[in-house]
Amino acid sequence: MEYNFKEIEARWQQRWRDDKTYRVAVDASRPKFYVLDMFPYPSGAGLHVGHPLGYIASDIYSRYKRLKGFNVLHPMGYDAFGLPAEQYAIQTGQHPAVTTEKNIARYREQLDKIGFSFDWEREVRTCEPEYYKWTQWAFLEMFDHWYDLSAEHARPISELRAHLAEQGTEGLHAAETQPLTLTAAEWCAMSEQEQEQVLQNYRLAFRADTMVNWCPKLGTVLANDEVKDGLSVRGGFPVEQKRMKQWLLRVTAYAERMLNGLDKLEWSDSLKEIQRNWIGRSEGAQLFFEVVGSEQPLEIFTTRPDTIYGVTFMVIAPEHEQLAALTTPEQREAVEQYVIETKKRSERERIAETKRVSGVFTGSYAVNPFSGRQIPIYASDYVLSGYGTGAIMAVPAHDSRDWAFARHFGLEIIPVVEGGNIEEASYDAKEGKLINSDQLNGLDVKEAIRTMFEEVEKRGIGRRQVNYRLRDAIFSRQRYWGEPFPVYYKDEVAYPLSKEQLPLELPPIADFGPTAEGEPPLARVETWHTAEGYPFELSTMPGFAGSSAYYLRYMDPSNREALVSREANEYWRQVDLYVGGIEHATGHLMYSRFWNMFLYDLGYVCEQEPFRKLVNQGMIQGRSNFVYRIVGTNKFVSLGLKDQYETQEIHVDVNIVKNDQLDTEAFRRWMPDFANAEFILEDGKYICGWAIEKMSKSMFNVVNPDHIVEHYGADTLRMYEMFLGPLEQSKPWDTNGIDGVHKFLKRLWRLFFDRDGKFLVSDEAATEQEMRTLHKTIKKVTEDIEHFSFNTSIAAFMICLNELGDCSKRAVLEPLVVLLAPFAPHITEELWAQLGHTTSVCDATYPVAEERFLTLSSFEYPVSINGKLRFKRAYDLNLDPKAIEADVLAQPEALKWTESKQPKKVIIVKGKIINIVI
RNA sequence: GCGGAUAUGGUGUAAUUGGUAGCCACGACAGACUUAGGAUCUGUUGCCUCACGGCGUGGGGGUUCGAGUCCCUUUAUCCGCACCA
Repeated sequence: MEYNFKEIEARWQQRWRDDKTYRVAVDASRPKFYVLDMFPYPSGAGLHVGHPLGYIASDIYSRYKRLKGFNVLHPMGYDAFGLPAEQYAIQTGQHPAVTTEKNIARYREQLDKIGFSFDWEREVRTCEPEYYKWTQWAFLEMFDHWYDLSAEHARPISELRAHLAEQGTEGLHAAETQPLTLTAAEWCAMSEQEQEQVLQNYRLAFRADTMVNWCPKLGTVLANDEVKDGLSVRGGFPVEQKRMKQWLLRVTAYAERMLNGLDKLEWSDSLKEIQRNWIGRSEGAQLFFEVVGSEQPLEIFTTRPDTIYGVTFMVIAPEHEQLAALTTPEQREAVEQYVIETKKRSERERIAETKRVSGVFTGSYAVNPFSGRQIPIYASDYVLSGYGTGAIMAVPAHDSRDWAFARHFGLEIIPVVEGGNIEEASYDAKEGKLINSDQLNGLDVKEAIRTMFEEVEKRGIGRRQVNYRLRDAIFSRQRYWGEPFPVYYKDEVAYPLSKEQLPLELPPIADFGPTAEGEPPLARVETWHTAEGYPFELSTMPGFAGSSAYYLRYMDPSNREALVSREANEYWRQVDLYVGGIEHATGHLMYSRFWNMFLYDLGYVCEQEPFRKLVNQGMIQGRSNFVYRIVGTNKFVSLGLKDQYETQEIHVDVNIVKNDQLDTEAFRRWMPDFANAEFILEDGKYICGWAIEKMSKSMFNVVNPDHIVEHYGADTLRMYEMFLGPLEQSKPWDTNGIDGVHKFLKRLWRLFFDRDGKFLVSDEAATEQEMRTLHKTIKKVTEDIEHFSFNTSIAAFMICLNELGDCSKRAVLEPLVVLLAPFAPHITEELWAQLGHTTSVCDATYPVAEERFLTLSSFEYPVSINGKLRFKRAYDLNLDPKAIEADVLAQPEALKWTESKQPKKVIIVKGKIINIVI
């Protein structure tokens, strides 16, 4: 009987469905474990072999944990709102809901074939009203809260109102859009509309007139993480800066907590570093410089207050509020000209021309508060309006940009830190002794910074200040296929719907493009207003809205009263293992942490961080194949001979190539043009060239997992994807080599059944050597799973089979089947049943490696070599202690015995003792 | 420019974390069984050398009895941020 994977896999997948094998429920008697995959966006292209990589890894871990006795939550769902479905709808008129539904069905079909242990009863889809009700609910909560920086906690808006009514902004330390000073009397005198304006300055979900990334091609605004190099991440269309009124989430309120929280997470260092950079915390000082002939001082931010004696000019951003006031009549024309020019330059041009120095003198002078010198104030676009105060003190001797600016405009450069050669370049390093700096002279840079912080505060000309690079997240998209905002407008003021009115459902629509006036598609819906006729918001929420709390919904997916019940949340708590791509580092993974911390503040969830451990699987690239056509003919020449001809390289479908050898018949059938193709072979074969490229249709290198499952079975696909290399590493897909793991499964099958289908497993006792092999494998595989090193655990299985030979003993095979079950669930279910078990292998007991089969004899020699004691670890020294002793004694000059240390092992290289180990 | 990661046979990779580099596979070569093989099984396979032996973990240097592993330096590739004061 041959290993018939097709029949076995179909039968067990049906059994799992019928028996609801993977259904989970809260069970306080067992420890929980939550394993989560980043849910997919169901695109029209379906899954390629790269997509399941992470799912397979997490599935192996889930099954492993279940075998270890954990109650494992392992759900799956779909991130179903999004741009591609809508773009497709604009082109074809097909409703996104229809295409999304179709794509989901296809995804499900593909996923089911691979044998995942998902509990599909917990499936969520972000585009369903029952789900997005809770996205809208969270938005309303954010709208109704502000962030108290003193308490480091979100608080209800009602408490803010009370505070403002009692003492104005006095004593208020809140996350805010702009600094605001109000007395209680002023607050109380305000109209409702004016008060709402003030509150918008504090709400965690708020509306503001800000510079946004506007993508004309997509017809919507984008968040910072959705833009790269001045182009939209989706589609790669140009993005411009535009001032617009938008909804935003005040994620900056949580910057400090998100930064500190990273330390406690088991995430890769590189991922944490990306988030740290994105948050971009920098500690410095906010300083005021008096302006000659003006009441209003210029406020700047600097991280290098130690260099204050080296300040020889000031620079403000072209968008700076004070620019007009600082500009003297003589300079007016030049300044206005410069501002116009700057505006014309797109974001892309600015990025491309970072080396270009430009700027204009305002005509005004500031006073250096320490040296008392008068210094000119310039405007230049190398100072950003959005960071710090939009104004800087320039220290050309110690900042490369200031240096370039000073050189360009012939400004003075005064070195204040020893080191470098300021004739050639600025000296930016934060080390060295201070010079030319009065009382700071002789101090080290770090000491000088500290001294200056104190000095600045003492003199009352500034204060310590922490700045973040992180921006508040723009939360509205001028699109149709997203969550509607549960708000309506009355006299331009936004009012929230009540929670009882949720969900506010997305209305049906037929035309998905923007209106002629450039308004979002929802503007076409005549009924898009409240019962009283107040219009609803026309934009919808962005893609990250629905994915920010989906992991919480899985805990309690059908709850109609709450996002997640307290009981379910306190049991499942947080995701223990999250597997997904690193591309979400500054998007989803930031927003989810923000969202979760907010819900934590409000007491809805019991863990501050959503994802305890996170593993980033690498990307699977494509491996393209080429054929070489002799120019002007229909003759194709094999790789090794192509240099003898003038050839043209043509992509060929990788599915008709095996081990780089072309199936010439299939090639003739592949495309009409090649029907009469002739081949020049080498050794009777046609060998193709290859290259690593992105997996895409146009390169004919897309490998569909369905085909692999068809040819080799799901178990082989699963094992091969893991065998390909370390999970975190990006690598090209290469079907060459899949035979290796397939052969492994066939050999395993062969231990159970001979060719005629006779069951071979005996109850004979295993030998010492067989037990050693088994237990060594158990230990290795278990350790490797714990470390997510699945490629090496599969190697361990292969070694095990090599060592076992034709051992068909129950005592060895039974534990081995359980050990292998997470990797190859179908074949192991079958073999487990064949061994006489009536329950699923999922509920078997995980084998334990017994020490007695692992250790070899240990020795205890206290020894020193060359006068030094060496204590290292080594294993598997299968030598007779007596022989070692003799060896040691043969080198008395090198060895000195002590009684305090008790080494265990001796390392012998080429007959000489190299080290003794404890 | 700043930050992070990677570099080992023809290929994917492994190496007990400082202890005989190349495990496990793929590919290749040889053989067995076969009408046949893209099936199965066995053997060989880092490089140079007939051999003895020598050389080998991107390059150069260092620490060490001993380095793929630690330190310094350099090169290449990938990723993140980027006029962030």
